[in-house]
Amino acid sequence: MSRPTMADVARRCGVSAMTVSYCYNQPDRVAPETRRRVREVAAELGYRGPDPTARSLRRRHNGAIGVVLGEHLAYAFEDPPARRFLAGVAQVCRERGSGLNLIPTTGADDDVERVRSASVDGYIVWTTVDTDPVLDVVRGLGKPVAIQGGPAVDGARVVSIDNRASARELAARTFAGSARPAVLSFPFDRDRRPRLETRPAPEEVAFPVTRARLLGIYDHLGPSEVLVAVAARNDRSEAAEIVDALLDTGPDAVMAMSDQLAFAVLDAARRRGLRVPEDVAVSGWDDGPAAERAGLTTVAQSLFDQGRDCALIALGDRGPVRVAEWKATVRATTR
Amino acid sequence: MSRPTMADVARRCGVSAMTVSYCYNQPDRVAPETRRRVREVAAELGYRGPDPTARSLRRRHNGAIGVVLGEHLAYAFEDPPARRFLAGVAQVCRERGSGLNLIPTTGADDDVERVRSASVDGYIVWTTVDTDPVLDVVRGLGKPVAIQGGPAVDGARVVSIDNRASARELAARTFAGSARPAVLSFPFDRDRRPRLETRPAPEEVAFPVTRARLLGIYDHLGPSEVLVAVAARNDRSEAAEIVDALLDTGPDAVMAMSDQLAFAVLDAARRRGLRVPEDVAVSGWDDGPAAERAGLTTVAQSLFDQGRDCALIALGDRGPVRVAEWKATVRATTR
DNA sequence: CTGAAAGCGCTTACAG
DNA sequence: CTGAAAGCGCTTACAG
Repeated sequence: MSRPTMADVARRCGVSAMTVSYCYNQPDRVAPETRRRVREVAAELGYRGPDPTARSLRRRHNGAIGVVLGEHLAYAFEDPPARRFLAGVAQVCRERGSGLNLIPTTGADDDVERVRSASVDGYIVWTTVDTDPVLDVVRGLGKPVAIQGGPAVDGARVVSIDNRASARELAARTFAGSARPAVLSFPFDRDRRPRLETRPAPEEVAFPVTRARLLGIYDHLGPSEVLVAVAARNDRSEAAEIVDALLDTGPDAVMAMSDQLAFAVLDAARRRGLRVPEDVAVSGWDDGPAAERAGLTTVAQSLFDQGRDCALIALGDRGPVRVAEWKATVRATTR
Repeated sequence: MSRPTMADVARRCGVSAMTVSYCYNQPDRVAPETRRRVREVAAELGYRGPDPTARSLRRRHNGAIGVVLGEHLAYAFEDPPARRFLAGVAQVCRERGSGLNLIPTTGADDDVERVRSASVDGYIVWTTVDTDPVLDVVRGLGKPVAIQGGPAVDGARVVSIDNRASARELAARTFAGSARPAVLSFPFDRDRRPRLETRPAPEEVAFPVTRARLLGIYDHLGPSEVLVAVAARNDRSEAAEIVDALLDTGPDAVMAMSDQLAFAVLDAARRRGLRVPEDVAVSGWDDGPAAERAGLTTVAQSLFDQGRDCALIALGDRGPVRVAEWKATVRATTR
C-alpha cells in the first residue's frame, strides 16, 4: 500500500470511513474514545489527513484563487505596484485561509489552457489589453472574476481608480504654465515597442488603463499638441533610453504614468543638469514609498487595497464594487 | 443545470462520456466528425472543458507545486533574493506547464493545516528554522520536497551553497588586516530581536544558513573575539538602527550576511563620513544586480538557479542534487 | 473508432 | 454517537 487512504484507516480501526472523516472535519461529533483510536491508527499507518484534491472535488470548493499576470512571472516580483497589489491579495488569502495560485501568461497558445485548468474558485486578472483571450476564458467559467484596472467586461468586476479623472487633475498640476507638455506612457499594446509619437489617437492604445489616462490628459490639454513617449515597460532603468529621446525634444513638463517612469525622468534630468521643476516639471502615478522620499508629485492610490478588494471578489464576496480612491499628491517636482 | 458536465455533453451528443474525454485529452483517437459534433455541443451548452479538480483526482496529479515561505507573503515580493529565487521557480513552472502555489506561513497554528491541504504534487520550502513544524508535515506527505538553504532533514533534498565554506573564504577577504572585525547577521530565530552580541554560540542560531555562515567566520577567526549585530530582517532601511549601534563600536571590517545588509552598512558609513574600505571594509552575500553597481565584495550565488533546481525536485526530478555554486567576488569595498 | 465500467478519495444528508 | 450509500466529475485499461 502506498499512501494510506481514509478507507484504510477506517478498516483498520473497525469504524466507517465517515467516522474517520468526521474526526477531521467535525471532531465534536465523534465520541472521544473513538476519536482517540482513529488518531492512533492514523498515526500508526502514516495517514496524514484527507486528500486535498478529493476533498475539493467533493466539496466543490478549492480554497484557492488564481491570479493571472500577463507577464513573465519574474515581473510580479520586480514591479513595485504589482508587488503591492499581490501583497494585498496575499493578506486576504491569509485571513481566509485561502491558497494563492500564480498564473503567468505571455500571450503563448497554452495560456488559455493553463488558466482554465487551474483548480481555483475565482480569478484575479491583473490589468491587460482589451482583446486578451484570457478574459473570455475566465468569464465563461462560472467563477467570480476580478480585474484590476481593466478592461471592463461582462461577467467580471473591475477594481480601479478613475484613471481618466485622475489624469485630468494631474495634468492640471503638472502642465500648469507649461508650453511644451509631454507624456511618458506605459506601452500601448503587447508589442511594447518604445517610440515617440505626437498626440497618438486613443484608439491605438490596447491597455484600457493607459488609454484612460491619455484621454484624461487630452481632456485637460484640449486640442493642443503633446509629445508622448512610450516606454517598453514599467522599469526605471529600461526607460532611460526613451526618456533621453524625449528630453532631447526639450519638454518643460513630463507626466509619467508611474512613479518608476517618473524616476527615470528625474534620473535623466539630473544627468543633464536640468532643474526640477524649474526647467522641467515631473509627475507620476501610484505614490509608492519611494515617491515621498523623492518629493514626487503623483497620483496616490493603494494598490494594496485594490489587491484586497480583488481577492474578496474572487473569493465570492458579493457586495458592490467600491471604486478605488485616488488623490493627486502635489510635492516638489511640479510648479 | 448550473455548470454542464462532461456527461451532459455526452448525453446531448449521443456519445459516451469517454469519447468526450478523448476529445479533450487525445483528440486524435476520435473521428473528426465526432470531434466536431462534440465541440459544437460543448460550445452550445457552455461546457469549457474537463473540471480541473476532478481531473487531478483521477490522474493523481495536480500539476502544481507549493512554495512555503516562512514569512508574511509581502516578503516574497519585497526581499530581493527571495524574488530571484521565485523567478527561477516560476520559470520552470512555465516550462513544465505547472502551477505555482504560494503558501505563506507565520508560525501560527493553522500553518500546518494550510500547508497540508494545498493541492500540489511537491513542495519547496524556503529556508527556515531547524524546528519548523512545517518540515515534519511536508516530509510525511509522500511528495517530493526541496528545501532552499536548509535545514537538511530526512525525506527532503536541500539546494544550497556551502555556506560555511563561503563564509570562511569571505572572512579571509573581508577581515584581511582587520583588528576589529564585526558581523551583521540575519536573525537567529523567529523572534527576530535585533541585538549586539560578542561571539554568540552557534547553538543559539535556529536558522541553519545563518549558523553555517557564523561557523565559517569562526573557522577563519580562530578564537578571537568578534562583535555580531543581529538584524531583524533582510531589509536595508530597517537595519539602519542596529547598524548604527554596530558602527558606534568602531569596527574596521563588517561582514554582512546579504547585499541588502551590506548596503545598510555602506549607507551608515557614508552618513558618518567613514571611508570604505580604508576606515571600514564591507562585504555581503548574493551578488544581486545592485552589488555590482555598488562595487560590493560579496559571495556570488544564483538564487534564480537554485529556484530552478528546487522546482525540478518538487516536480519529481530524481537526479542527484547538485550543490549550488558560489564564488567570492572581490570588488572595491574590501582591502 | 467507440463504449461499459470501475474507481480516484473523499463528504454529506439522511437514518437509526 | 455511528453507518450505508450516493455522488463530486473525470480518466483509463480493456474490450470490441
